[in-house]
Amino acid sequence: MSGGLHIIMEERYSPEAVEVKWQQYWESHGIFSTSEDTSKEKYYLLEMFPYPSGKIHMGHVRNYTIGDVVARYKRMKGYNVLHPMGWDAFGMPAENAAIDNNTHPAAWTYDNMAAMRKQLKKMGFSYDWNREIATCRPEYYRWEQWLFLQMLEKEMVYRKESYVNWCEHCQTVLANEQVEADLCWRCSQPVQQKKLWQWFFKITDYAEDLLLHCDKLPGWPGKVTLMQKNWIGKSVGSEVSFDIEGMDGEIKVFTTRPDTLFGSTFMCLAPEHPLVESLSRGTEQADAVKAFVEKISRQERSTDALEKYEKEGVFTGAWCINPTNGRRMPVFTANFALMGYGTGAVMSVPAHDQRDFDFARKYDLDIVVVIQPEGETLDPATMEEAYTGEGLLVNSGEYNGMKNRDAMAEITTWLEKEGRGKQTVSFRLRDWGISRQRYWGTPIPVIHCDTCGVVPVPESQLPVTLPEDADLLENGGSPLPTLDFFARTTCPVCGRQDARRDTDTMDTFVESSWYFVRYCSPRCETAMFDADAVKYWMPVDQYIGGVEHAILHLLYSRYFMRVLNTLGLIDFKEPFTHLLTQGMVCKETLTCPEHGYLFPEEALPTGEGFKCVKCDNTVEVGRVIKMSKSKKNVIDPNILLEKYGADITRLFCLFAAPPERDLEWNDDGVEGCHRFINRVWRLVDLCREKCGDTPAYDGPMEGLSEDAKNLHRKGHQTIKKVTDDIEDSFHFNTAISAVMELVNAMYSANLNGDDEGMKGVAAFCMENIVLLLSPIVPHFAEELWERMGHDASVVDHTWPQYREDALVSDEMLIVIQVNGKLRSKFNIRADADDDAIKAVALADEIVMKHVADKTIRKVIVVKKKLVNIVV
RNA sequence: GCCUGGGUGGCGGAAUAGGUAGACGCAAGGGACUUAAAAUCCCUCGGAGCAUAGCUCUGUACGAGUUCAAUUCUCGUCCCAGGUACCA
Repeated sequence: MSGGLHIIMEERYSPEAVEVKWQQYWESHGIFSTSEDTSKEKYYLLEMFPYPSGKIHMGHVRNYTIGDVVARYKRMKGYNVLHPMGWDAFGMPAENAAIDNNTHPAAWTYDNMAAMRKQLKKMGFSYDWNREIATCRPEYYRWEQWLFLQMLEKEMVYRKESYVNWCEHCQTVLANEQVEADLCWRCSQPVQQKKLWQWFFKITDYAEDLLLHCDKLPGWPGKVTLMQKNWIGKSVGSEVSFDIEGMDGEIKVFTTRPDTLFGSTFMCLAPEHPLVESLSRGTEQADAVKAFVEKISRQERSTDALEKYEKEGVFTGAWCINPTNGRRMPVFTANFALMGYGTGAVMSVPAHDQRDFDFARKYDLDIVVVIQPEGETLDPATMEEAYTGEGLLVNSGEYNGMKNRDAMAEITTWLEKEGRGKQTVSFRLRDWGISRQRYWGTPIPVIHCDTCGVVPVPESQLPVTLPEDADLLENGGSPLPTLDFFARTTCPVCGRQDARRDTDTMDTFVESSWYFVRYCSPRCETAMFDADAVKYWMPVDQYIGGVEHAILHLLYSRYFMRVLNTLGLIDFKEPFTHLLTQGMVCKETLTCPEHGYLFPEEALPTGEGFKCVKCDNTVEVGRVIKMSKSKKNVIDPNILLEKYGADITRLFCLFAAPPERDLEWNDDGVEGCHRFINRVWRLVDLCREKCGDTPAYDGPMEGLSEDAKNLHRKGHQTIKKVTDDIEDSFHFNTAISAVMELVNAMYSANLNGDDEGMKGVAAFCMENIVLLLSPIVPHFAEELWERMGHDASVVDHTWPQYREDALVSDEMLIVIQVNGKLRSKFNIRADADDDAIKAVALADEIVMKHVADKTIRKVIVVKKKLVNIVV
C-alpha cells in the first residue's frame, strides 16, 4: 500500500492448513456427537460400513462423500442427525493376510482400522466417532451370540447336514472364490464336496413377508426390490404324488404346470434324494446309480460351476405310475434335479419343457404332446424343441379340448379330490447357512456333549470369546478345533468334562445384519441395544451403499429386523426407509505389452498416448471398467488428498455424475473443480472489495435496479434449484452446476457503480454461494465464512431459504415455431395473455418471411413457452 | 435364455405431466496480460452447406408410427452394462 511498486499477490486457497484447522474445530467442539433429543426431529443417515482392508479406495470416498453431504444438509435443515461409522471387521482377508505377512488377524485388522480412520478423518466426514463400533470386538459379537441363543430357543435356527467345498490335502473348507477350476487355490489339489453338520437360519419362514413388503418400500430403487423378489422367487404350483411300481411309498413332485401332467413320461430325482438308493437297490442299475451319485457328489456345487456340467442322468431301475393315465414312467436320477428346490423330484414333460426335451432325446425316452397350439399340429417325431406356449389340451382324457390355462386349476382340483396332490407354493430362497469353518469370526455359542447332544452356552457365560492368541495354520484352515483350551469344555447340563465347543464361526453377513441397530446405543453393556435409543433413532432414514449388496446384505438385514420383531425386541420390521445405491467408480485400463496392467503412474503421457515407464513400449488404453486392484486402474485417494485436499476431491466425486450412475474417473475434471474453488475464493475477495460492508439484501424486488433484480432472481433461483436437487434426487452434479452459474453471474455483474441495491444483492448471493456449497466442501466454506467476517461456524447455520416473490420475472421469453421449427423468439410482459402473445408472434418479421403467402391453418399457444404456427 | 437399466458433441453430463436439444464442466483452437511461464481473463466450439454481421439443411443408436410439435410416448431392430439362471 505504500510505494508505487505495489504487487498484487493473488491469494489462492490452500487446503493443507485450512482443512486440518476446521477438522480440529469440529472435533474439539464436539459438533458431530449426537444424542437423543426429543425436541428435534431425528434423521438417521447411514453409509454401508467398510471392511478394514487397510486403505480407503475411491468407492469409499464416493459413497461416504454422498452420505456426508446429505448428513450436513439435514443438519442445516434442523434435524438431529445420527451419522455413525464403524468396521465390518471379521472375514477371510484378515486370515489370508495373516498367513502371507506372518502377522495375526487381530493385529492386522486393528492396524487397518487405525489407518482407515485417519484417512476418513482427513476427508472431513461428519461422523460421530464416539459411536464407532468394530464387529470383531467381544462387546459387539457377544450380543450376536446372545441373539443366536434366543433364536435357538424359538427354533428359528437349526442344524442339518450340508455340503462344503473341501480340500483333502489342506484339510480345510474353501469358500467358492477359493476354488479355481475345481482345484484348491493354495495347493492346486482337486476340491471335493464334503457333508458337514451346519447351522441354518430359517429365513424361509419369512419368505412370504419379505416378498410382500418389497412392494411397500417406496424409498427403495425399484430395481433392488425387483432383484429381491426374483431372489425370493415365489412360484405357485401343485404337489403331485406318483405311486411306485411294485413298492410301497410314493414320489412327490412340485410342478408349476399341472396342465401337462398327462404328458409326463419319466421322472427325475436329485442324486441326494432319499429314494434313489432304495429304488435302485437290488436292480441291475444299482451299481451304475451308485457310481453316478458318487460322481456328482465330487462335483463342485457353486452356481458358477453348474454351467459347466452337461445334463445327464441314470435310470434307477424303478418305475412309477402317472396318476392321470396309469402310464409307466421310468425313474431316473439326474444332475439337474436339485434336492434344495421343491421336493427334489421332477416330473418330466419332454414335449413342453426344453430341458426335459433335451434329456428325452439324449436317452431316447417317449415324448407325448398334450398341448396343441392353435393352427398347428405338433408331432413328437419331428419336433425340434419343446412347445412351452399356450394351447388346447390333447391326449389328456376328459380334459381334451380345454384351454391349458383353465386345465391347471381343473387338474389340481381333481388331484385334491383324489388325494393325490394339492396346490402349493415353492420358494427359490433357501435357509441361510451360517456355519463357517473359519477362525476370524464370531464363535457359535453351543457345546456338543456326548450325553446331552447340542447344548446352548448359558447366557451367563457369554461372550464365547474368540481366542486371539491362536496361530493360524499354514494351509488356511481354522486353528480353533486344535485349540484344546478353547474347544474342550464342560457340559453346562451334565457336567461332563469332555464336551466340545462348536468350533465353527458365523458368516460375516450376520454381523452386518444388525450393526445399524447397535449404533443407536453402541456402548450398551446390558443388552443388544437400548430400547429407547432404538425407538428414537430407528429405522434408518437414508441408507447409502453399493448396489452389489442389493440382495444378500439388504435381505439379511430385513430378515434380522423381522426376527427381532418376532422376539418382541423392536416394533418395526423394515430397517431402511430410503435406499440409495451408488454407481461404481471406473477408469480405463492401461496395458503394456511387456509388463501387463499398469498403474496410472506407471504410464507416461507422450502427447498422443502413453508409454510404459519401465520399457518405453506404447501402452494400450483399454475400456473403462470398475476400479480394481487386479486391473491396476485405480486412483489412490491419498494422492488426491495430498495434491488437492479433501474438498476438491469431494467436489469432483459429486460433480462428475449423479450418484446412482457409474463415475468415470478423469484427472482433468478434478483440475476443473480446483479452478472453480479458486474462482469462488477470489470472488469473496472481489465482493468485499467492491461491496465493503454493505449488508446482504434479502428483501422484495421493489426498488431494485434492473440489473440488481436479475441477480436477485438468480440468487433465489439457485437456492431453490440446489435445495430441490438435494431433496428430490441427490443430484449434486446439477446442484453444483447451478452454483457455478450463480458464480458466473456474480463475475458478470457490475459492482463498480454506486448501486447500493446491487451491492446488497451481491452480498446476499455471496453468502448463499458459501452456504449452498458448505455440505459439499465444508472446510472451504468454513474458511470463507470466517473471512467474510462471521463469528459463528457455518455448520451451525441454517439452510438458506428462497423467496417465492424473488423467483418471478417481469418478462418472459416466447419462442416462435413455424411448422414445429424454431424461427424466432421475443420477450413480452409476464402477464401478457395468449391473444397478445399470438399477435406479437404473427407480426414477427422473420415469421412473416416463413409464412409468406401460405395460409395459416392453425396457431398453437403454449403458456409461457411458445407459439407454433402451422401453415 | 430371462429380468432390469442405458445408448445425446471430442469427453463427463444437462433438458422428459411431449414444447428453444447440448445447461454446467473438461478437452481443443484463437486472442489478451507476461521478458517468459504459471495463474487469470475474453472469444469460438455437434455436423454440412451457402449469396457467410447472417441464413438454410441436418442431428439425441437404427427403422417405422402417434402428434401442430418427439431425446421424451408406441411398436420393431441393433449394441452396451447390471442382475439372475439346470427352480421343475
